[in-house]
Amino acid sequence: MKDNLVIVESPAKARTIEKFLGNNFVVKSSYGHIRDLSKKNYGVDIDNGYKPHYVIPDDKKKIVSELKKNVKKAVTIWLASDEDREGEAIAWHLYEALELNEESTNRIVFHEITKEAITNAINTPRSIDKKLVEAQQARRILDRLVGFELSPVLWKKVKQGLSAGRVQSVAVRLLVEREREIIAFKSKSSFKVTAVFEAPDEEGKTNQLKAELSKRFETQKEAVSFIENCKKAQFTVKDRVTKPSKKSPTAPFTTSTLQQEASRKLGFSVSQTMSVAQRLYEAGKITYMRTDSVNLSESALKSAKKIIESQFGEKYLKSRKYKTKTKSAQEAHEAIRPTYLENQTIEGNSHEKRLYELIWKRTIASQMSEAQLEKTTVTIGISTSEHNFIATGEILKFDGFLKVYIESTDDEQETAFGGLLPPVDVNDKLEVSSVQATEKFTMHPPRYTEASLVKKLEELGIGRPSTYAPTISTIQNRGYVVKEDRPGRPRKYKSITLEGGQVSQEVKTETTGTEKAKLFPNDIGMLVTDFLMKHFPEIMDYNFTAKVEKEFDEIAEGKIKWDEMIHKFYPPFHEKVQKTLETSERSKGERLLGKDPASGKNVYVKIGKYGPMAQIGDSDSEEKPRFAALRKGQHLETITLREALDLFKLPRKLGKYEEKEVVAGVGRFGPYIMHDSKFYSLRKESDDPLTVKLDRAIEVIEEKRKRDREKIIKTLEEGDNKLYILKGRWGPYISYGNNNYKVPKDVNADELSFEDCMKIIKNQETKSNKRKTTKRKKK
DNA sequence: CAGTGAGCGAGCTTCCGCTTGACTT
Repeated sequence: MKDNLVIVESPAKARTIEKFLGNNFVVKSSYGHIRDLSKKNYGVDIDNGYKPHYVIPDDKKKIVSELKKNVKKAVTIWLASDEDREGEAIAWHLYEALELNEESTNRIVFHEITKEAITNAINTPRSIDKKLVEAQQARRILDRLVGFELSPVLWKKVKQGLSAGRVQSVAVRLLVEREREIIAFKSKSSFKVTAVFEAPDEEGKTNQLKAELSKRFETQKEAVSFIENCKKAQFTVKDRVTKPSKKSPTAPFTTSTLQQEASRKLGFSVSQTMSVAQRLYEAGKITYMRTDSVNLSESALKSAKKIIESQFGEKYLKSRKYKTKTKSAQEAHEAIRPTYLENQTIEGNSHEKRLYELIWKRTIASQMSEAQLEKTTVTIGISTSEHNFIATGEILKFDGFLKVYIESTDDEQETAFGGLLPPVDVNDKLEVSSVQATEKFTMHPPRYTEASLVKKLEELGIGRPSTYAPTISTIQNRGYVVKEDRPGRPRKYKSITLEGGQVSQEVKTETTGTEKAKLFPNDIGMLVTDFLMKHFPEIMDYNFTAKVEKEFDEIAEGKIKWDEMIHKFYPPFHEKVQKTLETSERSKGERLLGKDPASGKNVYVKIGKYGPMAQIGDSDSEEKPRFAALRKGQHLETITLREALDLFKLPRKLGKYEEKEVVAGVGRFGPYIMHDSKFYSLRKESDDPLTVKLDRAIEVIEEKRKRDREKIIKTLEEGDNKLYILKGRWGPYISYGNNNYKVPKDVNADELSFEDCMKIIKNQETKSNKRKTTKRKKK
């Protein structure tokens, strides 16, 4: 007999707790929310007190009917969704949708999945907190009203298919503002001076001592004159100070910090981290991965203690409890940690192993003692200058938690320990072996990575652990933002060296501005941000979420009514929407750059049907204007007349090869060479289609032909039917007609016959048909 | 898969937060 039905949110959680409960319990999962606002008419009856209209989405119908069956069989229902606003709402929706009654329903909560916590929860049931449910309802309705009123404004005034919302629009705003800071940034240069001294020790052995001048020079002249003065200078140790310092471990992982560290240490994207973590969670290897809590359960603390003591010794142990710094945290779960800390490694693919080990180390380190450091600073006076050289060294007296874990930072500066300094004393005279002044440039603020954007959003209290990854996908899918690498540019810098009594000057080259997997706002993202900032500044305000969150809390506490809160917000907001629809112009980001010297016509840039473009001539004139698409990295707001005119020089005829015209141009996929109606990609970094010569174009054509020849493993023919077996990026594949088919892994591509290939093709054809139909459904 | 950019109109898009599939390239 199973009289008791427990409903939780996640099936993995259901499996685990079923084990803790007796035979008299069956545990099922709701797979998150089971009802949502209808999409018709906002799903909200605005004229009737904002009454929500809830429906069960198609993909949840099966789950709900399954749960209903289980309800019928049970005597008592236990609603065990998370103890936060969303969890309480899930419990209430279950109560409503499953038509439960109060006598047979209990609401229970637990924060950690242990037998003790669950038994304890079963012993202290309560009823559903209606106020908290109403706070969630207000949150849901507000987001719906904002999203479904603003997005159509963008469809009419900017471009179809765009979207706006409380979270995504602010995320884009952050990126747009940072990009503009970078565009406006003016780099300043100064001269950093370093010196290498020779310090003899007691045994007469010389040690090198590296030091940096306390002053940076603004001009080359000052730097040169300083170095010239060093020629005859005497260098004396003026001071030596040694100070102890400490370094403490950071808190165990939350969703956001896991995403940041996995990005920095393992190079994972935010969504990659989440899907690997999901697999670890489902396999029972880690605790829940969508959490804002830094708390560890008592049992985890105990086993961490045991492991640290036995592996590293008692002096490495320091039990700690961490408190969240995030104001918006709801802490329905534990921090992310290994389920069984005694497993330092796990079975799995390399991604799973690496992420697991990262989580293990971070968790263990959080319960370890501080590292003890000792920082030594030596000040070296110069007889010919008022400035000093400063040498710093840091040594580790006791490694503590650093034995297992070193947290990384976003700063790209060198922060390595300087090591031990040679034993020099005050008044020692030092021999200088070299002095060097190097020109350094100030850096613009860094562009956001996916993970650093998540960090910023979390700081602002915008978005939740379950939405960070989807939000980042949304803003990329809408075309507001792209994630990409951009090559750096060479930059010249000056260097002045004193060595062997000789001063020499050099100009060297370094690469600067290389970007890897960074988020870049597109013109459409900038345009939409400007539009929303102009007409809906309160929604775009970085404090908007914090402000409404406070009101949601007040609803939960019973201080204000949910519908009154919505009513304070909606009418003025709706009025602005109406006014914007009626009065604002269509926003194209148009800018007049000047006149085309060849024709005397106006040159514009604006957003066209296919994206940002330049235009020569007016749309309403008799002669049709000419158009050219902007290139990657060019912005409507920064492109110059000259750069815009250059765009019209393409496609360019380079000459003839094999009696056919060779043309250079830029297309959707970057710069290309066209010859005999075939396309050949130019290398983005080194080939410029504006200047590329015929010789180089022929080289590109021949290289591609050679690659294509090497690509063919086999050609097979039967009658008029011809197919090729080719070498591809992901292994061998069959090219037949206009389609490609993958050769299965267990098959040797060299030995395939025509019939074998046709079988593979047929097999995959049926598969891909299925796929097409499901895809269409989704659309 | 790389040329497009007139104008009209039908029908469509869209939010945030809970969850996991079912997909491959």
